[in-house]
Amino acid sequence: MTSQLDATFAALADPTRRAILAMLLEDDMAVTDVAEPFAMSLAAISKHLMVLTTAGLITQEKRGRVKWCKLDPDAMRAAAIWMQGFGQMEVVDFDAFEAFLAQEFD
Amino acid sequence: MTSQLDATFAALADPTRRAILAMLLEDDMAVTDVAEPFAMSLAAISKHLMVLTTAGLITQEKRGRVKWCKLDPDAMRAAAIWMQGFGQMEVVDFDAFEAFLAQEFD
DNA sequence: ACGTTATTCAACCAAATGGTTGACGTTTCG
DNA sequence: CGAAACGTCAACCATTTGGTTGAATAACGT
Repeated sequence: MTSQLDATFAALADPTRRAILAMLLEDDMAVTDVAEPFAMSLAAISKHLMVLTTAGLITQEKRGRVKWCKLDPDAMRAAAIWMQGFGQMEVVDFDAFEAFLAQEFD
Repeated sequence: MTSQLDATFAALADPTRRAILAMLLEDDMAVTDVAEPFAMSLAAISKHLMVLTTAGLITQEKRGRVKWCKLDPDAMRAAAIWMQGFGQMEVVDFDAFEAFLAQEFD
């Protein structure tokens, strides 16, 4: 019964998981490579990746013996949309916003 | 040692707490009134409010025997700024953005 | 002064979380 | 084939979390 939003925010509440997301922002990565910078077991990282996956923040695809981890923007967007209700941010139509910014410099 | 961001996201991960925040969006409220719609003890709600307070999502001010709860936008903004790095949203200059929207309808 | 209202505190409990280690299945490579 | 690399599983452990109840504290209203 735990909602998607519960899972997403809970996943974001851990600094290791946020660091992993930041790494995946650079590039897709294999599990072993994700684990490398952290001072904890591979199994622990594997669990973190499972949490991120069930939260919908990443997807994992196995190719050969390597499992590739990739950012999935959907869950974070959903969380953003919820937060949007509090007026702290806007989920932006980038085309429109960039047009606006361009206009400012005319 | 848990960072502010940890606390904020963890606080947002609970549906009761998110519901409380939504209620406080309407208006400031006393603890008892916050608790009223929920099927749980006042003490439980009191704990949730403590979590929200230490997360920086609300402030509480005691006047007389009533403790008033009030939304505090700062923590949510910090979380939003972190999420912003993932390109799902923008923390918006509302005045500018509204001006832009108004312009569209000229 | 007394009862009532508002809120927290303390002790307790079950379940979830974040970590460990060691064994286990797969896939690749020599 | 046999060994190494990749990753998960299972069992275990300590701590945190989200809830309960009952007692305690503080401020009002009559």
